[in-house]
Amino acid sequence: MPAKPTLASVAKAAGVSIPTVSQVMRGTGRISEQTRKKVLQAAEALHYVTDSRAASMRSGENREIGFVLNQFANPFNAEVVSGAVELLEAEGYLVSILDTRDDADRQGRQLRDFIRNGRGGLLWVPALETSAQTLDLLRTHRVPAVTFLRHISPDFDHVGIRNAEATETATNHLADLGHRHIAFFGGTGMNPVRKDRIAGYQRAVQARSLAAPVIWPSPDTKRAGMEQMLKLRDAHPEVTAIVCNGDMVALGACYGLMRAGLEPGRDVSIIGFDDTEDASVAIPALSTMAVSPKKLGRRLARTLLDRINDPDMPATVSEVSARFIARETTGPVA
Amino acid sequence: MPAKPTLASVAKAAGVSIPTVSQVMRGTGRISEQTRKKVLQAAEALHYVTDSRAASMRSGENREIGFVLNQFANPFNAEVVSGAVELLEAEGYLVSILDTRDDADRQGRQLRDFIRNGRGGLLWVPALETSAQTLDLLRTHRVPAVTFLRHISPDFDHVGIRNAEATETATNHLADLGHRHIAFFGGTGMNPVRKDRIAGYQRAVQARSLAAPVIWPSPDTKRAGMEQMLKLRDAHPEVTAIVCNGDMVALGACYGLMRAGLEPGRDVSIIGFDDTEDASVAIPALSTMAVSPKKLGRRLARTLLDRINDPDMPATVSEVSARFIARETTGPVA
DNA sequence: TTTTGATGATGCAACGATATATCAGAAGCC
DNA sequence: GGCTTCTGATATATCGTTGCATCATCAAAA
Repeated sequence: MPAKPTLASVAKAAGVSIPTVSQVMRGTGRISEQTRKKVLQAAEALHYVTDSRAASMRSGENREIGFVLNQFANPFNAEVVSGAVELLEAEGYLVSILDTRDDADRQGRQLRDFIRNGRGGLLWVPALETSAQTLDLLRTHRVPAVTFLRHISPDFDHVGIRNAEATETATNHLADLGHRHIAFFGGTGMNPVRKDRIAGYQRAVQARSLAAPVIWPSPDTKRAGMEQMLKLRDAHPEVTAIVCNGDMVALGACYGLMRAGLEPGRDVSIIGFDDTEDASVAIPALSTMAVSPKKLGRRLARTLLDRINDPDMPATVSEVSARFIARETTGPVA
Repeated sequence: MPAKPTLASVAKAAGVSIPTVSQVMRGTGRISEQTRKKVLQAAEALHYVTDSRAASMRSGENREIGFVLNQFANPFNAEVVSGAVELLEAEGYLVSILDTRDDADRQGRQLRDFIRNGRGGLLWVPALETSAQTLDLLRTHRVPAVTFLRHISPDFDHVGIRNAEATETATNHLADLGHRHIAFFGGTGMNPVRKDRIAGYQRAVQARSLAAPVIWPSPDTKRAGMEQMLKLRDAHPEVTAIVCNGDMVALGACYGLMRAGLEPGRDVSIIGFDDTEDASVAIPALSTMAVSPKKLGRRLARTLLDRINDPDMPATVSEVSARFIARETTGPVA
């Protein structure tokens, strides 16, 4: 078996020096057509690929970026990733995904390892209790980083959603349909995203003089949404409309209502958030607040590329609006 | 701003030599408690983290492994990943995920970059048209690799599912309920997995002398499943039971039936594959062939660790059986 | 007093690439 | 011929670690 191919072995096979091979592989410097061919042939024959650990160590560049997610299985995230990857791969980057499961400790370990490996850039949804130490680490090592969704530090570029505006729109829409008892459902803890969404909801409740806010927490999964909805029904039977923190929990809520013999959209109106594929396919189809995840992904990618290009420009923040999509789970109050 | 911390800067700060710091950081060699503390303090103060590019280059070891998926958003995959990650993180590995979207070219580029970066190991669901060149690359560079689900080469360890056995069980179960017109629904092309599943289905059809096999392709998503189901109904109204290639396509099939005014489990029986969370939460809840994805993930991880530990042992193959879970989408023939 | 052995720390080379400077030879110009 | 200029290739130093061999010190043994 042949040993692992290196610049040295290719150089020997082609009868030239190591720097020459290096230049040919990267297409830099002045190389005659003749030796170029010789080198490429030798490289091909030996299955040579550059060891980018060595390359990036010497050159200080690394075309490998990480996308750190709080919830891997989330279909919304998946589409954002695919939008970002599309653009970054076109620029020659390798994008790999890490899953923190919203555990700040795990995230800390992962980001430390990430830096250890000298990665070139970072897109991330910061875990809920992200420590100051983790932020420090990223700063000291000058990792080009863009936060997504959760804006936790002014030192990093950020791409997010106008959350308060979105839930305000949703709540107003329900009020327009005649609902007076509107609840906010889903999410746990007081992360910035949920806080903003609740704020927008409360703003609309106040502006329209609706019944006192009902805020009911639930993990953002279908199963949990279903279970919590049954409890919410018991505690607040007067509620006729619900603004949800995400599509998954909204779909779970629909299942809960159906299991309780109610029909979403007729007995109780529900609005989700994210417009995942599930929302449009489900029965009943879910009304929801939509942002284009592909577009968000591309914006993330561009922001990161700009940052890599010019590490010293001041941090930017960009936010996109969500728009309401009416489907089958919203209707006039009974 | 301080420069990027290195062994050298820590050594200087602590007033010791570079190798000493290295030994302290790794806990090897003989170091006095006194200097140990000095070094750790200095490292802490400077936010030092090992550059594992340099480390792995020198030592030849790399505790970073890649999990290459054909479909990132798939919840079944997500659970497998989480099972594998659990075990690998406990061993100090960093697991990052790559998404090929079943595109062999993209997979080729990703794996080349993967090798460039000198990763320590690979778990992967090979893309459908995986090229011989890609396999060669992995072999030449001696990457410890375990294939998952799709067994495409005897040179690599493999962990998979007894697919033929599973669909045979499913089909027999439907036959026991009195169904005689049973279709196989979902998947496209003739990848090894689908081939095996169809084979098991056909074996049961033949053994039980059922009506001629009906095999209907569909991409494995809810939306496509819904659309294709409507077409299948038109083409084969006699079909009363369906064995599906996956839960997503099965749930889509349910939605299609419901949109057509039929009730899954009463008018038409449906069996999914994978037992994802969606299957158990959906309404109606999906009967399905279950494998424990967490367990599969752990088995993958262990297989890879064994391989890393002993690169020269012959390749192993291990397969797990699926078991039938009855829920609401299966019932006696009308 | 010299020898031996353990302890704790260091010096040096090497991993595989890139950046920079240098160099041989051909060509161009007066 | 002597001088510069350009082309195509090479020599050397370096990135941040780790493996291995060495070395200084001091206590215990000969």
